Amino acid sequence: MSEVETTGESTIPVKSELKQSAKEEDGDEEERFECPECGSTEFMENSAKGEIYCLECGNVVDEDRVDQSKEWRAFDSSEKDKKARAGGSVTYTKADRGIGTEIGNSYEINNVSGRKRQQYYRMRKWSRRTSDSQERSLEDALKPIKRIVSQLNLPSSVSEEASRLAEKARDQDVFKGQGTRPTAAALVYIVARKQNVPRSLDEIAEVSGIKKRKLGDTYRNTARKLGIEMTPAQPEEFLPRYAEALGLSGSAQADARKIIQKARDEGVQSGRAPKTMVAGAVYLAAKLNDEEFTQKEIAEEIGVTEVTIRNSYQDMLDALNLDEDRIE
DNA sequence: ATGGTTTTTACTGCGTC
DNA sequence: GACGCGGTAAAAACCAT
Repeated sequence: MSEVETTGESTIPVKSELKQSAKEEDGDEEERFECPECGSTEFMENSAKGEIYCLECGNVVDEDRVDQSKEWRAFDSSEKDKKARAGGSVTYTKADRGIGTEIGNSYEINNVSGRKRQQYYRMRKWSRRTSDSQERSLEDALKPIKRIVSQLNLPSSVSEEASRLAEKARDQDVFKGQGTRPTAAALVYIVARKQNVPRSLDEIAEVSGIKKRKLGDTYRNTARKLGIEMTPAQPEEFLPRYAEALGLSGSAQADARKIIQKARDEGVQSGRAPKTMVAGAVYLAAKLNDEEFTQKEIAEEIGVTEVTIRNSYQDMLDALNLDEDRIE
């Protein structure tokens, strides 16, 4: 796409200048905040809610960040260079990235006649055949992506990235053989995880209407074909969302996080569903903070059974070398 | 398909409010 | 007596192979 100027501003960075300024930003110790509560500099972003949490104490440091600046996220500085640009923003959530030209709308056609009119029809047909057929099939993937993202309250960055990947997937014939809709759902799953706002297979299966099994197969395939490496989902990533929904205090949430980390160090994680660890850790952390939650409440919110909580809770106690009697 | 592991289901008894 | 909690066994689901 071209570097066209569409803003009214007088200082538009041109390409070369832009690279430089991106570099400067990097050297600039960008965003080195400290948590006002505990001074920690480690944060976790919950972009679904537009909040930034302190990793130490769970304090919400910043909120309402959704859509504040750019529609893309830079995961590293090289990506920043690639994505930074002048000109109008493109969006991947439209098949033609929102920059296409339509040939011949009905107004134009109805206001010309004869030879000219015939010509318009031919042009329109040609345009449809060449670009639109591919774009229409892409659109079949983009619509479900948007729907799922919105139903699961995911940030629009997920929609953007999933849409971008959908285009790549189309070019590599990933849709063929596994179906467009399942692949679309799989892309959302993949991107949500990549952006640290994971949703479980169950959740995506539910809103997409794709069977969990199929979704699982599809996402693994899709990730492999697109060369995306999936690191296992970490329990911590699910924590803020559930803690919030339950009304767990910030300090209990921070404890839960520490419990999870400690448990991982002790090797409790392997083979377990991330949810399971969250459930056990939240239950224990709530107890430690004298916040009474029943197993049932936590179980229902997180989507595990009470038995699972009990087992996981035991695992957490073991990992921490805590005696049950010493609690409360 | 299979087999090993985790999670759920179903059922139990115990204590408390 | 309903509720919360804890345990157990067997069934079901999950996942790598």
